[in-house]
Amino acid sequence: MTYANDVPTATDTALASSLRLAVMRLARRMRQQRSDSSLTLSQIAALATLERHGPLTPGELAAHEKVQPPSMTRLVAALEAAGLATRAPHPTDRRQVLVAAAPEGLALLREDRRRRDVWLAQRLRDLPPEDLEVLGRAATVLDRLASA
Amino acid sequence: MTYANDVPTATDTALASSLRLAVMRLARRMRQQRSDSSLTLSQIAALATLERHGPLTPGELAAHEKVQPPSMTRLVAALEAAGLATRAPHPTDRRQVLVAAAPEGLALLREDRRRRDVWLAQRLRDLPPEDLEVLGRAATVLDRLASA
DNA sequence: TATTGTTATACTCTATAACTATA
DNA sequence: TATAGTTATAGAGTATAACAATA
Repeated sequence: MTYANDVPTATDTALASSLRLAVMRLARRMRQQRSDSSLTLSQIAALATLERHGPLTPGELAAHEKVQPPSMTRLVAALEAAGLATRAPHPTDRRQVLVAAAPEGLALLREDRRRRDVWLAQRLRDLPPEDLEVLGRAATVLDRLASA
Repeated sequence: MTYANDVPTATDTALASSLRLAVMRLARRMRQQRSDSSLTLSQIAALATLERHGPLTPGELAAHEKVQPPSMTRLVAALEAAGLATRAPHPTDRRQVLVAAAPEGLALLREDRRRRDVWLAQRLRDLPPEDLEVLGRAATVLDRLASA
């Protein structure tokens, strides 16, 4: 066993530094790409959660997005006003509300993703095959790090 | 020549999607780590710029951080009030001001970085050597993507 | 007259506290 | 009495417009 020690090694720390800087820089760059979208980052995140989980109550949505319920009330109101989400009464508990992504919201979400993917894909185009192979394997590892 | 075509291939698009999601998720995760720091992200960014470039005028700093001059005025005022930056008259042009990182600001910046590196390094510790090797090579490629 | 920085003011996003309706 | 959601209000951050000082 050569890994899973108790303290990070010098190599781990050096790798952590360079990886952190690279990921943060790239993330910032990717975030700038959606500046011509009419959706805010919070709205995109909420819509994506609704797409993935189906209809949710404002409370569930707030918990998932790590914001307070009143903030989600306003966010959902904005999405509803823009025709991107719908609010429907809960079937059994009349205190609750079910928020769902509207078809227009899903379309906008897809468009937003497509635009970002195009930017990145065009840059990937200019990389040699061996770099693409590294990135393909790294994507899995990075995602595992994010869930750790 | 099997790369650098005019349009992204299907493979590039799929890689772009998974890489984008992984990088964004990890970046969000890393950003959450500094919640116990007293610095805001804008303040950290401004301090880091001052550390890298040396003393700058508010205008240069605003241009670099992509904020408007009045916003930088407020940001610098906050840094100065917290003892993290200093303002000095420009040697030749009395309209201008030179903002520099104070030793306390540099120390806080280093502390902030250390805390984030520790979080990531602890997670790297749990990865098998082959994954670490992939990440080491990926860090360079990711950084090149960010500057593209 | 042009440029640098600041002040005045407003807008967006999110928070906490108080309130209403329902269980 | 407890819970879900909303409304009222406040604070942080950044923007535009108007202003003061200097070149």
